[in-house]
Amino acid sequence: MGITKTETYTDQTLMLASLFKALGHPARLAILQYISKQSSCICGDVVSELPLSQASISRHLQELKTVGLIKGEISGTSVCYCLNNDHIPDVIQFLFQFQTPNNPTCCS
Amino acid sequence: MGITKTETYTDQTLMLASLFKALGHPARLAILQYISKQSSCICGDVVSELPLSQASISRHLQELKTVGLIKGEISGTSVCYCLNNDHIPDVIQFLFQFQTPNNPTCCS
DNA sequence: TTATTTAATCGTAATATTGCGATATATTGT
DNA sequence: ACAATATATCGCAATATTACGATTAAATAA
Repeated sequence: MGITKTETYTDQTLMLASLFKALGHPARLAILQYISKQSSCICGDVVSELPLSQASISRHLQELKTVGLIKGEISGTSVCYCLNNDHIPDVIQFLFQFQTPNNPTCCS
Repeated sequence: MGITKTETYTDQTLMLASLFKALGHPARLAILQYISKQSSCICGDVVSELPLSQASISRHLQELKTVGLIKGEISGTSVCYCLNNDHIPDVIQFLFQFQTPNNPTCCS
């Protein structure tokens, strides 16, 4: 990513940016949608759903877990991953500020 | 970014992922917030707001413009950039599907 | 114990992102 | 025409991301 001066942004901005970044890959969006459809899932399920290797899926799942978009716990030989929507309201709330009507006098 | 198999995802997924990706950097979030506060702005304003070079700000502005989060047009010696909220509702709508209550029987 | 199954991690190659200085381009002012 | 101003783009270096095969780790089954 090059050098990002993280110290110059607020914690909220950094938090939101990391959430958006995690959402900024089609595979992770597809994974999230699949998990939310199932209400629970294991890693292998996702591997058979997407044309990615097990290693790649696992990495994407870890990334989603790191930013708190999913939760996961070991369950026998497999792992149960499921949605964590604790942060979703914050993201939606943040986007509301951009939902004001377009200014007609600007960049028409 | 490495190799992303874009052909395996729906257009909607790719579109949303690119929007999220553009939102996934603190500088671009800060720029968007600044622009939305002003209702209009010029590039120079942002340069003095953020600790980034003019070249870097310009690149971030271009990225936001490419995905359609801002609009811009030449206006004299400067450039007027302003918010384009055409895609914001789509993003919010997409996030709604993840806002279901956490499943208490899963990954407690 | 030993084999099987499942997911995480390592190592590596290819590609993308970020940031900056320098330069180019384009408009305004003199 | 020429200087001043403002933004975009180029070229480069540093770093991050993505993906995969191979391996490791951990639990279950035989």
